[in-house]
Amino acid sequence: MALRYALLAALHKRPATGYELTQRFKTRLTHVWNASHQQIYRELARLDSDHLVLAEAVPQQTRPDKKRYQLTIAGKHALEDWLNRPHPLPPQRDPLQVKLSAGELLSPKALAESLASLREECVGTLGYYRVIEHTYFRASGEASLAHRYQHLALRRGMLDLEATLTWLEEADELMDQTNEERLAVNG
Amino acid sequence: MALRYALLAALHKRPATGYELTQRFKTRLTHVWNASHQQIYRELARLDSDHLVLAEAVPQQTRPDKKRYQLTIAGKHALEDWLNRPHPLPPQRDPLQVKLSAGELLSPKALAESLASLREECVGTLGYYRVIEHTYFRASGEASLAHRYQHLALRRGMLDLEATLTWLEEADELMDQTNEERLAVNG
DNA sequence: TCGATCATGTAACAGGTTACATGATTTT
DNA sequence: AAAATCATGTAACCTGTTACATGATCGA
Repeated sequence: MALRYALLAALHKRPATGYELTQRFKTRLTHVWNASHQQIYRELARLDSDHLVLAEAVPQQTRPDKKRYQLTIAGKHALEDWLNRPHPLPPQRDPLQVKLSAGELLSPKALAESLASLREECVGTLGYYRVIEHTYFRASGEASLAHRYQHLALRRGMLDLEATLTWLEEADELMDQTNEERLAVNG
Repeated sequence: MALRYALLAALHKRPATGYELTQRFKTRLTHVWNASHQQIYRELARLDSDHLVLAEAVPQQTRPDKKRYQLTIAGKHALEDWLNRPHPLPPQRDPLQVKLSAGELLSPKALAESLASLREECVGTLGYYRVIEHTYFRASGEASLAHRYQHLALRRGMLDLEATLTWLEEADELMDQTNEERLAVNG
């Protein structure tokens, strides 16, 4: 369900095509929601048939027509209703946690690789978020409610990644310690 | 796919029935993976038909028979293969982030309620995790690799919750500030 | 006696992933 | 000439959620 409302919220800000929405969800909105273009086109078609958005063909000279979607009044109401309903924290589901539950079957080497690639991913994404924070939030003088909320959402993404990096420190410590003990036993 | 391997890992530790697995996933394994009993029974049936687990009927005097599942050799191999494959960080998907993206449509009051219930959930779960950490990890003298991995997985759950609580502090600060500004403007 | 726990499922549906498909234009 | 980008989809499949279903036993 949340994808539906993520789309409505994005279209409320400004009308857009499926393609544009896909781009935004891949970049500036990764920390808000993730969806593939297939999912987005499918959901837009449903929103259209439910009359929560209106599609308008935008002719282009050199390229095929685009479909620009905008919110209808009913769409805005549906979004507002949803915003006022409570939603629980989504359950945790990370394959790495599953791997850790496999005990001796998980070799320290395989684990070390997983940890290294996780760190890389976190550092990369965090760097990206820091750039966004600097350019869009810290440097701009804007102070609207919407702008503050957006910043807050980004901060959440950042704090999550930082927590993962902190955890990786703990994990590395544990791995080092385990390695030392093995060396001490083996020679 | 990960549910499949979460089940294999649990069964590798010790054979169990679907009911027992459901209980464990609801309590001590919430930070590892989440699944409903329907999903677990369905996946166990598939694992059985794929010969990765073996079902054995356990007769009981007063109650209907249980089905105790255990890993087969093929099941252990399948798990080991999976453990050695890389897996990316799962994408972030929290409805609260979507709500924050709705701007002025999200009333400070509705947001405050969401934040309060999130805090409650985090504090509760974190308290539960702390008890587990104290009784199973800090107090016990065990130092096997499996035990260390389990602790690490729990630590991840804890650090995530703590990060969310830190974020909630930031969010409250922002809300207070916004409220003050509104009061200053209105009188 | 009533609700909780034990114990197992089926069915329908919604949400997410992967693969396939098309075709023009712009950049390297 | 090849690769990336613009722009839109269909189809199959897997995973996760919700609703429904059954029936015994145990404790308050």
